[in-house]
Amino acid sequence: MNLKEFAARIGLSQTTVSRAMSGYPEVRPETRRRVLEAAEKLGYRPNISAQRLATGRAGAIGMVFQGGGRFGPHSSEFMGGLSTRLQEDGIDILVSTVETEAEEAAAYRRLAASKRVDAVVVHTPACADARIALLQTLALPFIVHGRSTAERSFAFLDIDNFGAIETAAGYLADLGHRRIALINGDTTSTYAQDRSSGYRTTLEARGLILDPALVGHGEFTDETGFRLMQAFLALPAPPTAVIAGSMMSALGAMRAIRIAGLAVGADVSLIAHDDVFPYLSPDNLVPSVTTTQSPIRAAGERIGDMVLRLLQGEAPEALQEIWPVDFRIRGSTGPAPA
Amino acid sequence: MNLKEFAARIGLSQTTVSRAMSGYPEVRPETRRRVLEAAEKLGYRPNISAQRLATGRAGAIGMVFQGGGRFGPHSSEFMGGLSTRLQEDGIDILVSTVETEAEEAAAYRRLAASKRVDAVVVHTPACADARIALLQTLALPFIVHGRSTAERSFAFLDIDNFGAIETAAGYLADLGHRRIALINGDTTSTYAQDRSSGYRTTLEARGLILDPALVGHGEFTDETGFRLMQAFLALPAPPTAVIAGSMMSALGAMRAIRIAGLAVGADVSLIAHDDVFPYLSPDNLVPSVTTTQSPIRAAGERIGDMVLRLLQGEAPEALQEIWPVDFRIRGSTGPAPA
DNA sequence: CTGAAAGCGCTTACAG
DNA sequence: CTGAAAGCGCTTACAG
Repeated sequence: MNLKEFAARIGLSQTTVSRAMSGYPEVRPETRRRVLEAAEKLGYRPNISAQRLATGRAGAIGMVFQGGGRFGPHSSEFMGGLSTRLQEDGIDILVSTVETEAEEAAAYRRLAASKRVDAVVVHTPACADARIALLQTLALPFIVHGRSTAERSFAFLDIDNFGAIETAAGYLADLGHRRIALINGDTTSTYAQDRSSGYRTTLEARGLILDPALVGHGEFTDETGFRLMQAFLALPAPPTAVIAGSMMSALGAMRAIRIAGLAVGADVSLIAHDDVFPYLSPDNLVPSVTTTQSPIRAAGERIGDMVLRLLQGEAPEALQEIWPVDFRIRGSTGPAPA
Repeated sequence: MNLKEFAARIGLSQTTVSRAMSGYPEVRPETRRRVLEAAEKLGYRPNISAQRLATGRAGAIGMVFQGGGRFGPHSSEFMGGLSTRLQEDGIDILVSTVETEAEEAAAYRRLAASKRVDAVVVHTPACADARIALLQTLALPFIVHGRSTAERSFAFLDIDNFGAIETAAGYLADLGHRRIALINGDTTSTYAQDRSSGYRTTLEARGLILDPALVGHGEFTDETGFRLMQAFLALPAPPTAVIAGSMMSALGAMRAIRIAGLAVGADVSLIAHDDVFPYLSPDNLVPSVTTTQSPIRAAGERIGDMVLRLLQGEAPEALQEIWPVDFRIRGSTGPAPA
């Protein structure tokens, strides 16, 4: 059933019905009630494509993921939060996957040109990320999950990656550890660089030597955690503590520690940064894992808020947040071995 | 730039331009080339909402996830595959999250009434799943990832869950195990019931006793795997082998085995069913884990194909597949202890 | 092979 | 507070 038919059926003009359904103020409350009830009873819903064409709004936002690799557990938690929030306002999320950076750029161009989405959410930015410049050129509104630098200001939400590692490394130093390893993410990402800075700054402040051999980079998989940790332990002077960039890396690192005949928490302390996954809790591991944590699902919800405000015309400069990170001490950390 | 403007710019009618861009046959090849080149150069793209309104097709398919709980690593791998395939044909994926079954039903009604999507993909069906009947009533085309029963036939893709457990349990029985535990998923799901059947059938065929205390159900988290395995090991006659329904459950079970002072693969054999996650490989665990495996990403791609065929008018009965499951013997299984 | 024009189902400025 | 009508940007039957 379309608007014409529905309006005729209840004896009102299309105009009035349209206004009543969209919550416009200039409709008599009683009229609105009557329209809404009839719509419910007769099962009338405005055709979304027609609405979009008429208003020029897409009613959807886009997210592009590069390869399967980047659409992992972090993405799904984030999307869960984002979707929950946007759902309330009837905004859809449109997901695309691409293989290369060039394809990602092409995807944004396509989304912008065909008016498929009103805004996009960009994630895992590099420093001076080219996507940001592109989206500004395309005039496609966007929010960055993470941080980057750009000539013009833009909206973003990030966690305090610097502070997270500063806290973790500081705590380990307080426990007497002098050789602290870091399992970091992809070098080009801002978050990995922020974590590196936090690591360096803290070690310097504590008068600890910065040994490049104690820093590794790679994907957040258990395999990478395992390999990097094995390499650390094979050093002439192995670390007595390690900071892992994710729970998956931490799982791999813990295995490497055990295989070397060492005990996590006694011989080697471990702190993981964790985005809080419902299916893998640091409390349940043995030993339980000390973490710096940040609820990525909540970040998704918050970015949903920010998108809505952006579309209502709020300035991107007003939409910038950095979230502090929680520190939870559990069983995987202890005094440095004598 | 819109069609009118673009057509005027290159001196052709809107009709011809539209046909050239959509690949209709009745356009002279040279004309088409000229149009396509000009569109590329001038950056013209048809407005997607207008196209959708004119054709009556939404150009999108929907997926609804219940709570964050069900939008986990399996979902993201699946979506990665689905999205890759649909992308090729310019079909978008629209993601919604809901909290309850009632809300999920409401979401389908909304998607159907507002013509937001051309089809939906339903996952994790129960036996005689109410969603199937609803979608048939709504006349909203759909494909089920998994299996269910319904009065009228429908399209689906499932893996051979019965066969997977039959293979795993049979292999363990061949190794001499007589007390084999099963960590299964949510009881109401068809896949969990199929796995139960495979388990029961195999044990009976081998003349092994079916001990209800050796079967546990729950979410596929490491915590559930850990708790269930601890309970199994606390039995007067604990199992010498266990089949875990997912890698996450397997991780938890392995921890419980180790904490009990037992060795995985020697004292207790373990087989996991695994959907093949790039970030957590059974080869990398210690010991490496014997699995029955099925590439959920490939299933996503295949369902993308099936959706496309469904929308082209193929009958649902012609779109039904059951995939066999691979069996990979690794280090976590061995002869039953004497 | 190409074009003029009706139609898809809404929203909204304008008039009352 | 309500309505008649133009317009959003496409597609496609019909005519040539």
